[in-house]
Amino acid sequence: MEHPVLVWFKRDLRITDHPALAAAGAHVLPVYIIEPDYWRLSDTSARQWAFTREALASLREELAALGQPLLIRQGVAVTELARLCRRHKITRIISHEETGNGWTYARDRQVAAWARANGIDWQELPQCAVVRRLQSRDGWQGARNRFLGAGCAPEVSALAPVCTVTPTHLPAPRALGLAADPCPHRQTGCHGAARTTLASFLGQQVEGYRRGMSAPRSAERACSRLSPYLALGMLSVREVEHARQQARLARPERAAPLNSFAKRLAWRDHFIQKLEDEPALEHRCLHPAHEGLRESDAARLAAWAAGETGLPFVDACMRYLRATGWLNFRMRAMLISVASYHLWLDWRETGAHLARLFTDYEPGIHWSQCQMQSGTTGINTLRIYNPVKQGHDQDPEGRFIRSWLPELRELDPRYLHTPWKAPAPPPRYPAPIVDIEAAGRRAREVMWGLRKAAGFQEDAARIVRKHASRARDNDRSSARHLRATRRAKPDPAQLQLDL
DNA sequence: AGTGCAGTTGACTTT
DNA sequence: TAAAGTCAACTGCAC
Repeated sequence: MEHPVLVWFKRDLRITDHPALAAAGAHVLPVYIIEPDYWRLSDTSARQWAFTREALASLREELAALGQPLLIRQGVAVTELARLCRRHKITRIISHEETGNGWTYARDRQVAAWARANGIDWQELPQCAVVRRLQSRDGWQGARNRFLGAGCAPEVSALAPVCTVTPTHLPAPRALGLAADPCPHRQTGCHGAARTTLASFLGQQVEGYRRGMSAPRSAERACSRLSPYLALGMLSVREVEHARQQARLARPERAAPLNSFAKRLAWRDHFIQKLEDEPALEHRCLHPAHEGLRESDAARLAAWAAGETGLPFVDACMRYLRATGWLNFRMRAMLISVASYHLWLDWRETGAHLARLFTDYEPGIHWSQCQMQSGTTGINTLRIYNPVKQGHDQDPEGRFIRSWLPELRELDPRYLHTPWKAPAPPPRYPAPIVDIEAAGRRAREVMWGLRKAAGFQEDAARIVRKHASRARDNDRSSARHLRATRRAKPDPAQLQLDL
C-alpha cells in the first residue's frame, strides 16, 4: 500500500477549502496534536481550549464521514510527529502556514529542523492571504486579490481508510492544567454552528451591520460573530469571502454593508501580515521610544481585569467579555485605551489578560491592536477614548451598564455613567480608581511629548515603510510621516490607511 | 425691523 | 476606530 501523507491540523480545523487536505491525495492520515505546553502559555485559556475541543470533536466526525477519522495525539509536536511517521512509514507532512504566537513559531522551526534532519518532506500551504517572507508591502493588496480570486481548494469527497481510530475522550480543561474559566455565553465550536452563523449573517442580519456594530448591545447581533471560527480555521477567509460575493449578487441592495464587511475581512489578513513580518510585535513596542514607558501596578491591573474600576461602561464591557468570550471591536479598543492611557498599564500584561478572555484570540490581530490602541506603533494617530463619553454615545440609556453591573440597577439613571457624582453613590460599587480627566490629560502630554522628541519621526517613517497598508489615504498623521521622509507631497491615492 | 449678544453648531486643526 | 480646541457662522431672543 501507498504510504499515507500526514496532514497536520493546527488552526485550520475544517475540511472545506483546505489546501493541505486537497494536496494530500486519498491516503491521508489526519492528525491533531494537543500540546500541553501551548496551553500553559499566558495568552491561552480554558475557554479557548473548550472551544477548540468542540471544534476537534466536530472535525473528527466530518473526517470520519470522509472515510478516515482524525487522529488526536497529546504531547510535544515533534515527538508525536516522529512517532507517527515511524509507525506509518510516512515521509511527507502537509499543513497550513501558521502565523501564530512566538511559541508556535518556535515549535514550527523545531519541526522544520527535525523534518530536514530526518528526510521528511514538510510542506506548508497558505490558507489566507498572508504572505510568508514578504519583501515589500507594495502590491500586497493585489496579491491578496489573486489569492481570493483563485477559487477554493478542491473539495475532498473521500479518504481511503489508513488506520482505525478509537475516538478518545478529549481532555477537560483541568486535565491540561488550565485554571477554571467560566464563560456561560461562549459561542459553540462546531461546524454546524459556524455555517449557521455565516449564513444568517450574510442574510438579513447584515442589514444592521454598520448601524449596530459600534454599541456593545446591538453588536452582539449586528456583527458577523465569525471571529472564533476564523481564528481556528473552521471557516477559511476565502470561503467566507466567496459566500459574501454570492450574497451580494443575490441581493444587490445589501451591497453597502456587505462591502463594509469585506473591508474588515481584508483588515484581518492585513494585521496578521504584520505579525508574520515582525514576530517581535508580540513582545516589543513597534516603535522603540515607547519601551519602558508604562508601569506595573498590580492593584490597577486587577481592578481593570475584574471589571471593578469604578467606571461603569468600562466595567460592563469587561464583565460582558468575561461572560461571553467576545466583545465588539470598538469596545475592545476602549478597554485597551483605558488600560494603557488612563491606568498607564503595559500592553503586554493587559494584552495577555484580554487574549485569554477572547475565544477568538488571533495573535496577529490581537497584538497589532494592543499596540495600536496603546499608541506604541508610533505610526498611528493617538486614539485616547473617553470612557464616559463612549458610555453616553454607545449606551445612552445605560441598558448595557445596568444589565452587566447589578450593583447599579437601583441607581438614578442620570448617574449611570458617573455614579461618583450621584448624591448617594451606590454602596456596593467602587469609586473610580482614576480621575479620567486628569489621567487623560497626563497621558496626552506624555504621548505627544514623546512624538516631538528627536529621532521619533525617523523611526516612525521606517515603520510606515515596513508595515503600513498601501490601500488608501485615510489618516493625516501617517500621511505626515510619509511626507516627512519623501520631502514631497505624495499622491493621496498612494497613501495608507492608518491600520 | 434692526441690533447686540449669549449660546449653539459645524468644519477644521491640534494634541 | 478619538477627543479637545479653535473659529466662524448661525440662531433665538431681548430690546
